[in-house]
Amino acid sequence: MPELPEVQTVVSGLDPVLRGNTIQDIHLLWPRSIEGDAAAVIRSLKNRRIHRVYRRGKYILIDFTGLPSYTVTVHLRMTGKLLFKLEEKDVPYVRVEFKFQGGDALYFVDIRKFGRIKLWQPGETLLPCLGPEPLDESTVYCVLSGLKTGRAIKTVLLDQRVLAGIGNIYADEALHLAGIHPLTPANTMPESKQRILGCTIPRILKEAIDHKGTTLSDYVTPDNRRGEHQEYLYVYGREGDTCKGCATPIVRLCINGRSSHFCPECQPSITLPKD
DNA sequence: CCTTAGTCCTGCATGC
DNA sequence: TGCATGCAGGACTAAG
Repeated sequence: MPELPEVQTVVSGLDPVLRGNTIQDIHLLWPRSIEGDAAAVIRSLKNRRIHRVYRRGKYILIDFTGLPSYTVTVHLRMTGKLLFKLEEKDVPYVRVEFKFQGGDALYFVDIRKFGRIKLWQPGETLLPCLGPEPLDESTVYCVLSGLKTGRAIKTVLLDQRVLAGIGNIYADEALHLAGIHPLTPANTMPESKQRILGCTIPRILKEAIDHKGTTLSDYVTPDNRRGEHQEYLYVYGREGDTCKGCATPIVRLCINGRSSHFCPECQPSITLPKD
């Protein structure tokens, strides 16, 4: 599942290659991958040149030159991929083909068809519901210290309105590094823990970016390479395996419909002070 | 305010 | 071997 580090890796690979390419045509093999009026998207983008590719949360953004200055967002959801070259196994799952002048192409491949591509009109506020980027310690600390909700901290970290880009893997990893139980009510976290989590979230995301993301099943970079961060996971997907810090078996718990992995020894549940 | 269930989808693991 | 079942999961929506 592509989260911020995976999307950042994809964007870093796409930007230098896509810049300056002009769309000749778009083929829709699964039109519902496009949000809204698919025909209008093709009409609007034909003969438009790509200005730059960048990231916001888990979204890939593609700015086009000229007026009106359209922006396209791509959310990969679970199994979405953007590829320069197709491998045989990907062919049945191509949903959208972007054909460029000169013969190059970009393929949107998505086994489960959950990914979405959306065209934004010039002047439209992009992705208005996203919270701030979680790569800066003071920003994250500021958000955490301002939390009034009693929802489980794990649930809050997955809420893209609070912080944009954290998903199940890095929420579990950050909470483990911070020594925080995933069910801890957000508004009961002591200030010291807010500070520690404020550091561990940017740290784990940056480390994962350095490792080009985590490949558990589908995620690959645009040139079809796997990430490496799966070698460095502390808790995610390691249920029953031993904690790297204390050898206690990692526990898996369902929180708000999402699986959560943690070490019961390193991440003790907070017992409220009695009387 | 909050949580839960349903929706979208398919591959894969499990059970008989 | 084959068939049925169910699970996973990000974001959104509806219901309780």
